[in-house]
Amino acid sequence: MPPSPPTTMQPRKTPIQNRSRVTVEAIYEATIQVLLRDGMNDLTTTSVAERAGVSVGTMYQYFPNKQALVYALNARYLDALAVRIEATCREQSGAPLGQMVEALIETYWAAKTERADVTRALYRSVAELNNDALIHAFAERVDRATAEMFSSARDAVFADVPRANLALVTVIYGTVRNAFERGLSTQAAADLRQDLTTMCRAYLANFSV
Amino acid sequence: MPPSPPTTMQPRKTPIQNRSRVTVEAIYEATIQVLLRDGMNDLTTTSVAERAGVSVGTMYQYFPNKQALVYALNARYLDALAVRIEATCREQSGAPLGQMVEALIETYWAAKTERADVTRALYRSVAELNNDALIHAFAERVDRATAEMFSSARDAVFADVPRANLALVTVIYGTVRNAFERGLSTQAAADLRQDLTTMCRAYLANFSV
DNA sequence: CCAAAACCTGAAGATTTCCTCATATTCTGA
DNA sequence: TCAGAATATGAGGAAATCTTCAGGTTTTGG
Repeated sequence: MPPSPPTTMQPRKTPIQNRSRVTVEAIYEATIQVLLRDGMNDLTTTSVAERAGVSVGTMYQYFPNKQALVYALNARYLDALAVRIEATCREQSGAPLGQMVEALIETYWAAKTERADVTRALYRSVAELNNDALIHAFAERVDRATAEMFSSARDAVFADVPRANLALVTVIYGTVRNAFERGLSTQAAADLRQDLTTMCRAYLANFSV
Repeated sequence: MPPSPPTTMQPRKTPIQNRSRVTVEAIYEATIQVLLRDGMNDLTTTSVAERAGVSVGTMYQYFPNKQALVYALNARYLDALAVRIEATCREQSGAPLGQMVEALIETYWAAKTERADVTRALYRSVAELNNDALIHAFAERVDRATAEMFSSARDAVFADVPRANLALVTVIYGTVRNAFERGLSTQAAADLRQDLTTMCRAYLANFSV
């Protein structure tokens, strides 16, 4: 294990021509596959390049080092997730509170479950990365979206929007992740999801008009 | 990075004399400290041995490899956590439901927060380990304890204990972890904790007698 | 058509790390 | 006391990985 260099997470060069865009895309895809197959520990620059069908040199033209590669992959994933959450929030704008909660749970749950193996692999891959900034930026972004959505509810009025928002998103995201890590059966997962909804709605009853 | 060998997680030898027990203890402590200082990535067998004041050879007499060391450390941590949860469950046996929930949240929250840096370091250290079995054993153990506690509540009757139990523990553990990862301010954390309690109680109202 | 820019290649250098083993020291129990 | 068990040592072998760079190929734009 080589020592962790003063890691630069910034991409090295941005693709300009089309073939390089394809290359970079292939590298991302290969990274996921290697992560799934070997795990972060055995993910080597060589194995990724090989799987992507390019040479290591090419990889290093776009990513300054191995960690930056995984970092970028996670940034992508979080961005896609944020986009989905934001879309849900827009759709639910002005809806009743209960429906909002249900929609939010649905979106988050689906995003994590659809490709459970990828989700799990990514969770593991970032553990040793300096991704606090990434996580915080993501949290701020989606918190803003959900807070705005809740504010727009036609059947509620909040004394302290940020507080209620934090409570809801923390409980929802935390529960989904925990449920996911437990590897629940389909039935148990469905029950849990319903109970989670129940809980959130019970909490929200405090604010209904 | 050497390839991941068919890792044996089992300890190699059990200390018999007192000096070796002290040695093993020192190794555990050193592992935590190196984990805090350098992170899992830069944790080397040499650095741990050095910090512990023993030679690498000694370390390898008790742990077959590096991963087994970290694995054992986590097993220890989980055991300590389970013991605390079980104690709380015993104490609350026969109490009112609301009090049980509060006590459980208190215990779990405290355990995770008391030494936040250690908790975080351990979370990160296991990410790449094959610790599913460990996690499942832990979950089963504490789930049994809490389920029994809830069953004993004097002011409630459950149609489906396992289901209610799963909902509660998943929400509580998940929320605490998520809150913890967000690095909330003291005030925000206190608010959240209260809201979490509120939610759980609202959910439990369905079962009160 | 052609010069310049963009892109790709991959062998090899520079480092590091894990773990063993032969040997030395300390402890225990009779 | 003392033989055997338990424990400790630490230099070095064996193995792998990351990353570079000099040079070749493809594309672009005028």
